[in-house]
Amino acid sequence: MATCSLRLFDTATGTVRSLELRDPGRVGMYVCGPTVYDVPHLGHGRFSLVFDVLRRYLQFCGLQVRYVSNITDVDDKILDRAEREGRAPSAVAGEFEAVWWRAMDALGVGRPDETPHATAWVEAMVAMVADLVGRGVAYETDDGVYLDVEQVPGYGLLALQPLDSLRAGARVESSVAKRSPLDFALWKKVAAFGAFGAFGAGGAGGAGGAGGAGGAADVFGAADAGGAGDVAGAGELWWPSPWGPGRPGWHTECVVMSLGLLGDGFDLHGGGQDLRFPHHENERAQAVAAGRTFAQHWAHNGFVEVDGEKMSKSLGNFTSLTDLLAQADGRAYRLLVLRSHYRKPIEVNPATVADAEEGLARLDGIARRFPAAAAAGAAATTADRALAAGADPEAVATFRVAMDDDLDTGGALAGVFELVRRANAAGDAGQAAEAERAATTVAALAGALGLALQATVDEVDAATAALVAQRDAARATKDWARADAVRDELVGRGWIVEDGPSGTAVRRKVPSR
RNA sequence: GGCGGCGUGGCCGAGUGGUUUAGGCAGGGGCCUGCAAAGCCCCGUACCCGGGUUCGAUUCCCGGCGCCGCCUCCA
Repeated sequence: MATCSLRLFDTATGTVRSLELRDPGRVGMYVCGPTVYDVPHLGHGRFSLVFDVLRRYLQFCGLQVRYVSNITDVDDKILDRAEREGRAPSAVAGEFEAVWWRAMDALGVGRPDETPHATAWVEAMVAMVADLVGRGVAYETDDGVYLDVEQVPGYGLLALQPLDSLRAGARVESSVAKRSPLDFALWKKVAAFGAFGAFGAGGAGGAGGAGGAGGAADVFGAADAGGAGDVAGAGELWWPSPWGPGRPGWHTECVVMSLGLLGDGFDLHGGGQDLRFPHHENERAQAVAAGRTFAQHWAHNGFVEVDGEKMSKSLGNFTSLTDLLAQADGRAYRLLVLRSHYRKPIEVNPATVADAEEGLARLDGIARRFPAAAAAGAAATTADRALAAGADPEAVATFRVAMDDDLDTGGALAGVFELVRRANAAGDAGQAAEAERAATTVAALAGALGLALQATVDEVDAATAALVAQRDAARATKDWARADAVRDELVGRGWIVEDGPSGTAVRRKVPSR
């Protein structure tokens, strides 16, 4: 029976509590995805990994998970970039969405079940905003439609501060005619409305979400002002609405899409710590103001800290996920992220990444030494299957205890490494059955964390293969001097040389670097 | 100004009111190996500072210091 005994920190209550499911056995989770206006940075990588692991673990426990994560493809930053580079917003969004998925693939992050694009949901957003206006909790101004947060009960829940306190801390008051500095835009009117043809947009709205990359391209109603891209018209993006042409505010999309795809009272809403306030607070406020039941549980992951100045100059800047993935195995970053608790800040720099790569190599050693067991374990995506495949019940239980405790991946990982030791030790002692069992468990548990062990035989070029053959020949005749010389040559070329019963084997010093 | 988080051995990082410890990486010793590599065995004795609670605190409470973040549509 698929029981979920996971306890997770809930930002809304500030406590670690059991994840209560709306429908037993099924989990609906919504995680705020990226605004595709630039390449992803390390923080994007972290939240993607954290929630990917949560999703995998829930599945490991036997639950059926519906994972929704959006792509924000209409946003000031996208428009700014489009304007600056003189191209269509859809081109900017399309480019960076593609980059996003490539990075996700490299990290081994599974694709969401649904990937709603904001531009495909504008009609539904307009409907919600209209509903809020109708209820008297939202009001129109010269430049848009705002939510009156004073009227939302419990505003400040996720900020962990009462409304008064937030109001007091609010910074520079904008010139806009907002009733409160905390009120936020549900709808933004397009100011410099340059194109006067028929409304080009017409949201493709509706349910279903046009999941998948690039699906958003044709719904853009880019109203490029004719002629030179002078005023604010170039690259503008707008849709019709009762308040005139405009575009939705950021917070609106996530409310509409999460409720639209997962329904009222869905189980879990997640994202980075910085989304807690104001983004999630404002999503919640809208839902509450609209009389809807929103997420039952809120999860937020901590930040990535990079020893900025010092590091970027001397050792290479890792703030871009793309850069990191160009230099290191995506699995190493996953391991690095999993080593610490998801709510704590993590330090990412060349040293910690290298450290993780070494740890990864140790894990991969299991796949090299016990390929059959590793394959069997990897194929088991649930605890039940892992046990059926011969995994150690006790180790699996220990793993689950750690994971159930607010996703203590660090503790869970410690258990996995302990199993690595046991597998190798048993192997050394000739206890094949015990070794296989431990190895199977390692692969299954690592797999539950999204770490696919690789026995990868790196591609060996002809020259290297020739050197390996020379070493084997030299060793066969006990020509140690010659054998050592060849090894030095191989090492010099970046290979790790290991002599085994079947001869010399080589693998790359640092995986995929 | 308001709020939140963090400060653990060389590094990264779990965890806990006290008997025996996370784990990884690096390092030292040993086994294995022609020599290595990989693997195995053994080793460091840490918990920001000052108070308090307690028989006893790294772990609880208070204060301080330091670092980070949020209060601006930043994961």
